[in-house]
Amino acid sequence: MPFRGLWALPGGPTQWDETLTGTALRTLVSAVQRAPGYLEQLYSFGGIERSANAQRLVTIAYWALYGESGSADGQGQPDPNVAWFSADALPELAFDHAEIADYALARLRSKTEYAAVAHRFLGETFTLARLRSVHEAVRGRPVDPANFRRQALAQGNLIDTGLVETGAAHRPARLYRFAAAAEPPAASA
Amino acid sequence: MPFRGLWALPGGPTQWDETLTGTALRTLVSAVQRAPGYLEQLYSFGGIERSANAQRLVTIAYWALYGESGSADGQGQPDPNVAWFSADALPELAFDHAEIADYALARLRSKTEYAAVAHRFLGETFTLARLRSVHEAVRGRPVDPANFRRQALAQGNLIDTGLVETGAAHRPARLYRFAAAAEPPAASA
DNA sequence: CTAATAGTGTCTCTGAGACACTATGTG
DNA sequence: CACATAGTGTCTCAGAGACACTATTAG
Repeated sequence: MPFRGLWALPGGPTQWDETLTGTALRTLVSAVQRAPGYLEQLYSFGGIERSANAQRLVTIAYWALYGESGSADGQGQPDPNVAWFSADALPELAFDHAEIADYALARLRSKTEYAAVAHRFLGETFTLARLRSVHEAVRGRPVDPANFRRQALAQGNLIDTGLVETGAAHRPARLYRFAAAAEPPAASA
Repeated sequence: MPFRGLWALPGGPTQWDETLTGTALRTLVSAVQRAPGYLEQLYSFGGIERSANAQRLVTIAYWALYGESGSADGQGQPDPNVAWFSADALPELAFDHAEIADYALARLRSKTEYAAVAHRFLGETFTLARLRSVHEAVRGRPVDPANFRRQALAQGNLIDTGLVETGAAHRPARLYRFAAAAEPPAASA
């Protein structure tokens, strides 16, 4: 067992009456104890070096986004076999999971419709500054607040809730919601 | 057999010592009797309605591009069970293959790095007018020749062969080759 | 008041596209 | 020569980004 003791991505075998997305969601929720804000198929890995003992192993990888935890988060006891890591400081991963993680990060950065999913890192409502910080984290560089504001609002899918976020030592910021947009055509995966 | 007599996309089961790309390439070449100019994983389909008789069926779909045939094309006898169809006039397809075909076409149209693969519809050398016609076919609308020329050459991956294509009743056009570009990181599929 | 961020106005620069123009082949 | 397409020059317009400026809160 060359990978004994290493961290691995959550996952598991699909079942005969379960869609691929269903398997991804089930195994992910089982590990995290919380539903993701976004889930999308990433890529299928089936290199022959993955398969030991003459048994073929194909992994259909998904990637997910988690927003900020609401009030009720880890209501159960934390599982010591589950942990979060920063993409900047991943530990050594078992199997070819490091490659899968790299691929997922590249996909997130290059996603054209990125603006449509970034808000899923946040809660239900958020300020433009919070949304901008998500973009800055993903893109890895500062973003001009003025230009970001115009661009984000011009997309037409941010709804002003009328509420503001007070408490900070400066002018309060408006809180926005994301308008439900048309999902991509599912593709019955 | 509800799909008896319908056309289907080429494909087949993967083998235990074969990569996914290998399976795609093998089954495709077996049907077409010719190697594609481009091959890329498309999406994995695993809806439960695909699986009959309590046997689970997951399809990992690939899409490919074929260039204009060189001198030696169908040197064998044409297989009556293999045919090409225009995407505008597909016959009814078996299983969920129509959905897969739609997905492939959408992917081709939306591919950001589209400029990097369009030339694979053509032969080794080609004029800018030929390359432009590929773009026009995919995008479904005419493209300004002057602007296309500048944009295509600005990508920096077209190499002027120094040759020209004569014979037409107008000024001869230069022939270009596509410079070998860095492949995406393979992802050991 | 000051500090700090929210939010607005506006300039510049770049790339896409429209389109007039010149170049060079065949018939 | 006429004609058709190759190939060049250049204008306009829209969007990205830089950055100065005003607005509004906490302390």
